[in-house]
Amino acid sequence: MWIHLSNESKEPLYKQLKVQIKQQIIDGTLAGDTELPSIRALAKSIQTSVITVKRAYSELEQEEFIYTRAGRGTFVKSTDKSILQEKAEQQFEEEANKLFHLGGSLGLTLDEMVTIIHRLKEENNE
Amino acid sequence: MWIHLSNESKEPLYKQLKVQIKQQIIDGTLAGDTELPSIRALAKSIQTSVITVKRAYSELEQEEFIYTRAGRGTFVKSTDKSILQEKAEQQFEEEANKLFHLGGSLGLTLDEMVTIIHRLKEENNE
Amino acid sequence: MWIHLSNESKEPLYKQLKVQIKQQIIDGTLAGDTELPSIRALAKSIQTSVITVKRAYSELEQEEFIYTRAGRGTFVKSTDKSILQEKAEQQFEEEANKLFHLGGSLGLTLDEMVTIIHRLKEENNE
Amino acid sequence: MWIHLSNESKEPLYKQLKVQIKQQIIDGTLAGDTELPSIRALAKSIQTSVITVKRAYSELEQEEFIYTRAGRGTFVKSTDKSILQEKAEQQFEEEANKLFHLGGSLGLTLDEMVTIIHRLKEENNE
DNA sequence: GTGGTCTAGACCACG
DNA sequence: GTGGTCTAGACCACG
Repeated sequence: MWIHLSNESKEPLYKQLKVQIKQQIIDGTLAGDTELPSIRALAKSIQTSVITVKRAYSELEQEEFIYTRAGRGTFVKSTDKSILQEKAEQQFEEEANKLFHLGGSLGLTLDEMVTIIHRLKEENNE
Repeated sequence: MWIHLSNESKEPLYKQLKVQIKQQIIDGTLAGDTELPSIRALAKSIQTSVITVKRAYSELEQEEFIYTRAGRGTFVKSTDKSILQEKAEQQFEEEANKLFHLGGSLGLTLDEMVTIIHRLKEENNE
Repeated sequence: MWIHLSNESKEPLYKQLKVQIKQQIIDGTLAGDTELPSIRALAKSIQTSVITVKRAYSELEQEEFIYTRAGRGTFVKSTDKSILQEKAEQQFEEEANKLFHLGGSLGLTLDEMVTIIHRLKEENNE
Repeated sequence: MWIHLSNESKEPLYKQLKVQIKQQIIDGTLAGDTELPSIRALAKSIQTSVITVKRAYSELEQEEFIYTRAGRGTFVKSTDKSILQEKAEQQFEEEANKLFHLGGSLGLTLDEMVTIIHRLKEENNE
């Protein structure tokens, strides 16, 4: 499992860790029932504390991406592709809504925002 | 000047304040060279701490929306509409690009993202 | 606020704390918008660590009993009596279902279980 | 002897094992003086650790459901049906009393609790 | 002052 | 070995 944490990012370490694992589950790199590294092994390999890893794992468990069993380990929950897609879209929607709010507070109209988004899409598409 | 801070919002108070002043400058409610209330007066009137107002003002000054003259007060910088619009768009673009990155890391295609955005636009439009 | 933690209980401290606060919200002792003690003050008064209190508060926030705002404090969420009642019933149901499972694995029939429960009810009623 | 341990269950493996053996004794599948598999044989057949089986056996022995004879093996204790029934009821009662306490702390009345229990019984009955 | 996060080290139950 | 919990102390942003 590839994890890269940045100490310079404003994001807390546990959140960076959480996002990276989540993404690997969503894109299929981590398949259902795969055993994740133990919290201690992972903490050591990314040079952070046990509690930080534990927190990332706990939140992922609560969002039903993984499950942990005391004394046994931590595993990727096997989930339908369609459910993963739905979760991805939900998360995206939340952030997109924040963007609309930001645009509004900046005095942009919805049309202006969508125009900008289309332009960015084209640029990203190249 | 109308300001309303919500204690229930997750946004820090200083940011709520900053956004509200910024928006009033952008939409023309606060015209160029208008004098803003003193830090102490504003803090008192919106029942918050001096530090909170100070921070909002100093970030607005740094972003060149306002300027302060020691001993005289704080004023709205007179700026071309077009420059304000440009600033707004720049800030929006930055955040929109982050959103595209998030979507990508979630495994969504650009088309899926734009589709979701259009749907949200319609919902916000109602 | 009255809190009593037992070191002898098998229940983790953070859970004991959580349950006791939750109960006081449900029974109305802690009304909506009441400010809870700061995590540090509470940690000190019950002689536990900041992180333990934080964890209890976080889980209560996630279950929407309270809300915390960085730099401002932690507050009881104002909630309809009826919603509190509903939450109480849900929690009770979960545990009651576990009891039925236990009874089943012990070879008791549903009727036997309900009979026992009625007898206990009478005893508790006296 | 049929045993099925689930790695996905939150119950510790030793407890799952214990409950399943106990139930088979209570329902008569395992009659008095039946010899149970050796610890090692059972551990191998259900693919778990020796320690897990050992712990289940020793707790069952302590609760007087089975007995071990060094060098000879482990056997089901022959017990009156009525005594088994009584044990089952006692254990159930203990847990039911905890449930009443929980309900009380959640502000539910005894009548409300019994009403919920009846509803759950009907649902489980279907 | 407030909450948010993190570390380093500890002890426990379970396997 | 595994996860679960806890402590004591630290530094940060926010007010």
